[in-house]
Amino acid sequence: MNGEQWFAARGWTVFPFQREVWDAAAAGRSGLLHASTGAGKTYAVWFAALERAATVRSPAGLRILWITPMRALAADTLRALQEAAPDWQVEVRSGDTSSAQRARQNKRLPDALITTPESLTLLLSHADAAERFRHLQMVIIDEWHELMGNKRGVQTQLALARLRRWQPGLLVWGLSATLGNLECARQALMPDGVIVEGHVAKPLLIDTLIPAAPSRFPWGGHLGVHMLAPVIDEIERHSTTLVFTNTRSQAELWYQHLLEARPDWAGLIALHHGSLDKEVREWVELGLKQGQLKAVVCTSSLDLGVDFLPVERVLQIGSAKGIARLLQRAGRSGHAPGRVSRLTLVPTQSLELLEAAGAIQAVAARDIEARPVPHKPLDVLVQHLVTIALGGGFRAPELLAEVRSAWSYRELSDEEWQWALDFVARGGQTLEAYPEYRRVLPDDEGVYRVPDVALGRRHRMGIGTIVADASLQVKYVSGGRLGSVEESFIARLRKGDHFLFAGRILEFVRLHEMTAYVRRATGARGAVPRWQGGRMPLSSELAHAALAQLALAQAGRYEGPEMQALKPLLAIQQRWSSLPTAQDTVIEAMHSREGWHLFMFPFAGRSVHLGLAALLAYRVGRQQPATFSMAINDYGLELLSAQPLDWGALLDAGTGADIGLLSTEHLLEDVLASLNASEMAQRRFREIARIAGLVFQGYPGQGRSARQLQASSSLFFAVFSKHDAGNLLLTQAQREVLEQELELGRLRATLLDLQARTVRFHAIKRATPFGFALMVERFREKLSTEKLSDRVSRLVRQLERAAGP
DNA sequence: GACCTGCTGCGGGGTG
Repeated sequence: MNGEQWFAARGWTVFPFQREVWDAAAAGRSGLLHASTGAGKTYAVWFAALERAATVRSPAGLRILWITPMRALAADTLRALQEAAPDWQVEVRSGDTSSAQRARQNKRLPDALITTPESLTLLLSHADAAERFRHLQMVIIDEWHELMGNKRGVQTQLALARLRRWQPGLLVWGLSATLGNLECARQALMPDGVIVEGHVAKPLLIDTLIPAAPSRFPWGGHLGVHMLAPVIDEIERHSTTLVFTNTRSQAELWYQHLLEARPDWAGLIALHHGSLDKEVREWVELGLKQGQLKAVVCTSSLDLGVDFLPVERVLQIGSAKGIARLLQRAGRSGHAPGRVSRLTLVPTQSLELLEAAGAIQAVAARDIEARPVPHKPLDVLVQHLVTIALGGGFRAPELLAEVRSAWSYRELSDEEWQWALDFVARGGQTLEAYPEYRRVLPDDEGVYRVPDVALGRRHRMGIGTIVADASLQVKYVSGGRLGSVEESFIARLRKGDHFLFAGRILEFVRLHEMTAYVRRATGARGAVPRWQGGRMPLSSELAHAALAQLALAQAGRYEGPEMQALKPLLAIQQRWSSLPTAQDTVIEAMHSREGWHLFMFPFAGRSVHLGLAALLAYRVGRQQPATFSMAINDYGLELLSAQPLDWGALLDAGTGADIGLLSTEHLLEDVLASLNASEMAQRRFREIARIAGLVFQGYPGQGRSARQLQASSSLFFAVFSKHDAGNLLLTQAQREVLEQELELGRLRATLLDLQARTVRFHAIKRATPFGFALMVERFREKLSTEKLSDRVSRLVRQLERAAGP
């Protein structure tokens, strides 16, 4: 039965995009299919693959490979594929696969295999890999938008390059949500192919929960519990609601507040985030699927994965940070053809009303972020070289050509290749003396292989690019796992202290072998664990949309309930200062007991503001002695100095006093000089060292402590910096800091924008609504800076110990 | 009109 017939048999409509996929595949073309969820993408490519596989003359072994970014998705996909082709042997291969099935698959792979990028790479590390993939006809990469922008995507590219070389006629199809750079998404996956648009009209409704008394709404802060009452109302009115928060501790607090306000909801609401134990999470997921839960408070942990049909409503507490994320989350509700996706933004402070208004506009305009593809990361390449040396071995010139056929490495130079090869063969310039870093060696015929079984086993256990921070397990004294928290949090607790975790108040009992033992407690909530997570900046798309709303407000147009609610606040801002827009740079200078303040609101996201604040401080400091403390958020920055400074003159080119503070000349050198870029690079290097296989994470079940891991990567960093300055992994760490943490390209664009804007200078008497949040932020930053220096000195002590006699 | 912020994803191999 082909797709057309199968759809007809169930009375389903065949959409034009499905036919487009079948026709393209029948003509031997690869492609990328992008569509909103619930549009029938899975069946479209699956039937294309079945037809393709049926053309093989002597079908044997694996013919279709299905790559998914999440194990949890594999089970659902398996069900769908089996339903559409009951006579096909389809299986899953992932970390969850039982050892019995694993052994069977190692003898003979099924007709079709659903797997993760990591498990696929592991398959490629077997000596007979080429033979086992010999009959492969088609590869499907599901949720490609999730992979393309990170190193897991690069790992996938390398695996595909390998498969393509063994099977030049291989068809590759990617499935993706809509993004700002579709053509790039396609290129990263296949040298040549079509883009198919799977448009199925899917109603989407986004609105905002407006605070009852907008004039008393806080100007700063991010937790948003003052919105508790209206949020409870919303949950009450719908069958099942997902409540997204931006951080795990925020999720814990919201869950607790909801339960305190509505004790009758015990058992009906639940909590879900990445640090909770797998079993706990699976229980919540099942409850959602079966419609037994009224609400789940969660983080991005529920962005992807299994479809929860009963979810009617999505709430987003705090900034969504980007349009793509917003759409992804909205799509978690009304997840069936014809049903409406419904998302409500819950602002936690006043300026998030502005962001909400912008977000709604940007969604309507489909102004969706691009996901940049990483450019030749050498840590991933180094890992790949060892994998392939295990997987049957390689000859250097052949593998070089294959690697260059992967999009991310198309510009890999001969020198870089030679360096990577030398690094795995010899351990590079500094590690030559250690046999465990001579990981691949050429035999008499010039074929590079892994010389030692133990090295091979160790490598296989480190395959993958996800580097998680080492953490402590949390368990009840009576048994039963709850999840994990970071070492540094537990280190601050004393016996008997209470803390809030996994939705419960717990008493810390003792620490033993990387496990924190706890028991249930009552009474005071105590501390909430904080995890060292990413710090996502506001996307340019969303920032521009917010600025556009300000421009409208400046012209007296307040459209929509968000801007109406914000009107009184913007009026104060205009009275005391003025509104920042895409035409006007607002600069506020203030003198207080603390010193001389500068406020500036470029609306370029927190990472750019960090670079900009440091740059301004550095460039001013070159002119006249001054020291600064600074604060940043997604909307702007504050510089505070003890000495008086005439910021109006310093920044205004019109007065002739401009000293090039906003110049893009010598940008790189100035940024490097102004920030502690080397410490940032050292942090980055931790991840790189693990991926490149320098630091062994330990055997399963016996994890090593964060300290051990951190100390050994720091040691490598120190040794390379001192004795092997040409080490390209160090260069990569610096590049990743500049590109990803400081977003240098975006900083440059922001400087050019600022140069083109008119400066509106205001001497103010007290912090304006826009400036207020920054002052609040500075108090927090001060705290974290102290903690940072603690961390640094601890690190130094460890290094000394590690390097000691 | 001085705060409760910081995401997610994966992963062994061989034999009885």
